[in-house]
Amino acid sequence: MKRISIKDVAKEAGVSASTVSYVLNDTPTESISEETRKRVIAAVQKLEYVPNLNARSLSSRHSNLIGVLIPQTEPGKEFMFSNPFYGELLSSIEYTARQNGYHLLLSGTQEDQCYLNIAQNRGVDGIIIVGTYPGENLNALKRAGVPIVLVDSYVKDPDFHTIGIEDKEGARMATRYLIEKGHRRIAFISGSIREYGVNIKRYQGYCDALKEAGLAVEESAVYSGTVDYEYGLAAAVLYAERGRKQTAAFVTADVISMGFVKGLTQQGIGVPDDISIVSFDDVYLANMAYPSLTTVHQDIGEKGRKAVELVLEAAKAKEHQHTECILPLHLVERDSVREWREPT
Amino acid sequence: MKRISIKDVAKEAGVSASTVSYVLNDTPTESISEETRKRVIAAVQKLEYVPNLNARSLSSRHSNLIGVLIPQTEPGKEFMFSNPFYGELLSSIEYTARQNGYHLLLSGTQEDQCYLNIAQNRGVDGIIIVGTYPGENLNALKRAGVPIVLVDSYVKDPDFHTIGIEDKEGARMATRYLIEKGHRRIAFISGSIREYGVNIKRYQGYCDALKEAGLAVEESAVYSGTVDYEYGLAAAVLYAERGRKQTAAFVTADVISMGFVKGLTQQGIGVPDDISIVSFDDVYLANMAYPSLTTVHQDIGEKGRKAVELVLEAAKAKEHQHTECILPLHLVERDSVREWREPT
DNA sequence: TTGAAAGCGCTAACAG
DNA sequence: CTGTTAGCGCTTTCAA
Repeated sequence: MKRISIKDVAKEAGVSASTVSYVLNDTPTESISEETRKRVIAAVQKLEYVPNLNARSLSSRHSNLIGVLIPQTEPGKEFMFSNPFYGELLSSIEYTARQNGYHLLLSGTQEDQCYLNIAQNRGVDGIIIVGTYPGENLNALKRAGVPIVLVDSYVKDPDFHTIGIEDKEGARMATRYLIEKGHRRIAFISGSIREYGVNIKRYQGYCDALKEAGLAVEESAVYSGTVDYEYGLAAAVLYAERGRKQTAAFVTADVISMGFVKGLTQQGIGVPDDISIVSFDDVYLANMAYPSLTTVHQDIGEKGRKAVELVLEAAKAKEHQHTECILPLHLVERDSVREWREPT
Repeated sequence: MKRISIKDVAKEAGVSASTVSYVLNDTPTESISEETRKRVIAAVQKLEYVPNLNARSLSSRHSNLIGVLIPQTEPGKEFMFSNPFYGELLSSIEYTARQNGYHLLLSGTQEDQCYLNIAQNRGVDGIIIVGTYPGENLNALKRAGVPIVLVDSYVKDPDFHTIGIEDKEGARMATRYLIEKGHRRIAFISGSIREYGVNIKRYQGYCDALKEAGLAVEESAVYSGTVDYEYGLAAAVLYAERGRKQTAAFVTADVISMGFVKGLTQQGIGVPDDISIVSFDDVYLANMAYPSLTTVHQDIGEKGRKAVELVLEAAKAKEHQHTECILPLHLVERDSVREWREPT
């Protein structure tokens, strides 16, 4: 079964290959008579010709492909979507890309792994990287010479565009909400707290809110692990072991909250009766949970959409123009928090 | 910033481009002296050369790319991952592909949309399609001339490889379990029941189990909508409106179950006190739920892995050799079912 | 053991 | 308005 090429179409239509190319691409610099245009279209349909985008990108220097790199959250963990947040984000990215005539080249990445493959190699027109940290590999990417958008990363580098949320402010909001509800001892539960990552910002917001209220940050109230359900489970055990000191917790991801609530329940600790929880993300899980989670809502769909738009704009632009985009956050009240009055 | 090509490497190493190609690909038909090989490697490293896979695929006829098509479950719904099942499946596919040196070209698809783009266009080495139905577009894909693996589809066509699960048997198992627990009136709740889809098989399994137990299939016990949380919610309302006739339900997807339980709870109907539920899939949600879901477990990771393996094997094979793969299922008992004794 | 040359399918000047 | 020509970056006979 021979692949039919532009030449076959040209022959069929009795024109040259370039003419076919012109009508197919509506090349603005060339004008084609209605007559030949029709003949070409007819030939295309007759032969069911579909252009080879690979070849096209080779000569035209653009591929209508966007590379998406999603971090492998935990080494050795094969599932990139242990956090549903990624799934929702990817959905939005894919949808937006498709609407704009772009396809997605998807790759998970171990942190120590060379990103280059996906970039330089496939001639992508741009790259979206989710939650990454500075490093050799990241720098190597610059050489790909295509726009790069960092989602949820605090890597500061004018060569990269970024899109994120008000992590610190969101955390502050969440913590303050708990304080307003009368809580004085509030746990902080998150994935690893690392420079350039979102969790350190959220930790800062948490600290700020406590300080503003004249409360002390206690080391033993901070739980830091991995962003997954299992860690939530583990945190619940830890919480009990440490003597249930806090009456509330700010948890920095819904998926952790799910595990945390489950773990608490298994130990007979009630939410929100014994401990109140404010979560973060507002993935669909948050609403499905029992009790449903009071959580800091972020617009994941918008984040994905914006990421694609940034890539496309940057790809179009002549000059590199560094762009930063910060999306707002708001608190959604559900059932995981109750007023607290210190027992007298 | 000029992209460096194989020629630059050749010049640097003082050899020809073809020689560079030989050492890079370990071309078996050519033998290269240790001496030159070293020089080439050195040049590659010095220039940080990364081959352009696009160009390679153009001349070599293979791309190390696998196309993945995920159906847009509902028209107008932009999120391909409204069902976490897809996320888990994609995770596994991506991981397996990456381990084998393949990248993924990802695309959602409206049903009426032409699949061809992703296929012929980009020169993928194979295609994985999730949950599709027969149609023109599907047939058009054959012309791409690459192996195609259908996941969770009952399209029978020797040109396609398939991988699925024992849908009918799983449903039978689930329903029988409820019957064994004493239930006599059992609802069936699923997405659309359509020929060539999984739900019709599950419906058949449900019917079989009822018949075997001498129970009648009642039209009013069948709820069919869309595979998402919202429909679960809606089904709960419907269930109440129809007079709460059943004491148990077999729900064909965990994500629907989540909504169903939530909807029931909102109406003061308790699970499993008032109604027992057996679900399907065993995505991570199932265990997070409250109550945790008794559900038919399928090995989603294995499904994804197998899908990739099928593609790769078929791509390697000379002759087209139709393969079907059916994965086993088993029931996981959790907290959403209770014994039922007819009130006397 | 290596290199020259043709070509994968397409686009983009440049002529005509 | 259309065709010729020269690549894009790589692989792959075929000769040397």
